[in-house]
Amino acid sequence: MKCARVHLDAWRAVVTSHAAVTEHIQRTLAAADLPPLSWFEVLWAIKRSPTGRPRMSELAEWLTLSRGGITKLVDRLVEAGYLERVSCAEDRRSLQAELTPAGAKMLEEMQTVYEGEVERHLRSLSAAEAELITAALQKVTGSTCDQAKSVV
Amino acid sequence: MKCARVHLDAWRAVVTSHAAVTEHIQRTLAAADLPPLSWFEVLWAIKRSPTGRPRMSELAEWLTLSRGGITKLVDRLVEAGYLERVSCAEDRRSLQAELTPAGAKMLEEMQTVYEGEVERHLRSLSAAEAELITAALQKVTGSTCDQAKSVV
DNA sequence: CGTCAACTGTTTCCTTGGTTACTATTGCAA
DNA sequence: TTGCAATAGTAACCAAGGAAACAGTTGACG
Repeated sequence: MKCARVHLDAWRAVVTSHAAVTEHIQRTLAAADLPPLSWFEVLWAIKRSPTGRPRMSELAEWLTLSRGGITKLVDRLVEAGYLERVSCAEDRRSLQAELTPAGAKMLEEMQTVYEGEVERHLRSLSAAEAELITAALQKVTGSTCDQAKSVV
Repeated sequence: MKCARVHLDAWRAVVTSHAAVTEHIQRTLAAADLPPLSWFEVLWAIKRSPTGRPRMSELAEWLTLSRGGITKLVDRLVEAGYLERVSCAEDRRSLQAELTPAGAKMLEEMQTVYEGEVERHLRSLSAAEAELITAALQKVTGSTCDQAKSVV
């Protein structure tokens, strides 16, 4: 079966382009004196969450980070004044992360840079190509979720 | 211009699938008592290099790692007996990394797991989809290279 | 009810990788 | 040739994140 070859090539293309574009985004953020990419991921995840105030464990899952890692990342964002932890009414074990006004403002600022960089690097893709990539890679992501459940 | 949306979606699909699949590969390697993914990347890069013994700086560039990072990563692989540093005849500042027999053997073992995982996760993609992704994302990677030159 | 397993977030320790300063070498240029 | 900027790799220091142990909370089952 020669299938493996085309799949492997596709995967390497994902890895390589991910590394290249991510590096550029980080460089651009730094050059604009903005916080690191990980901060943007947190702020963005909070904004996009259904409730607007996700729990720590939800953040950890969305960012593919360990629970310990999220604790410290959120610590830094709290200290910077971009978000705060509010205790959860339904489950007193949980804490929820909420954007402060400063956090919302910083998110917008970073989002402009982020989306600008993405657009700049993916500009060469047609809409059809982009849509196909989206659909195809979502299938891939979905397949890993299934397996995560069965493995754990 | 609505272009940005489809591009942004495609980029998020790249990020998410990359994180998901990478995490699975790492987990599978660990479960098989094999070294971490970063070791495989080094061994593989050496094997695929034109000369079979790339310089430190070449490795750093291919793995998107800093020079300091490569020094220590290679240190670990040398200590494990998987490769050795040989001094470069043409440029006495340079060192070249070379696979030991044990390293070549370990590479094969890890490659089996690696390719198996990739195949498992990308299985749902048709050959045509995979080829389109490869071509499209190579364009993206290429665009970052151009900019890297002009920026630096 | 009481007990205990499961779960949430934090803390501690350790590994990994980036940044910067440093040494050795190269090669261009006066 | 001598001098000096650029380059290759390393060493030292620091920040970020994973793993495991821990404390508080929940909820199911006796």
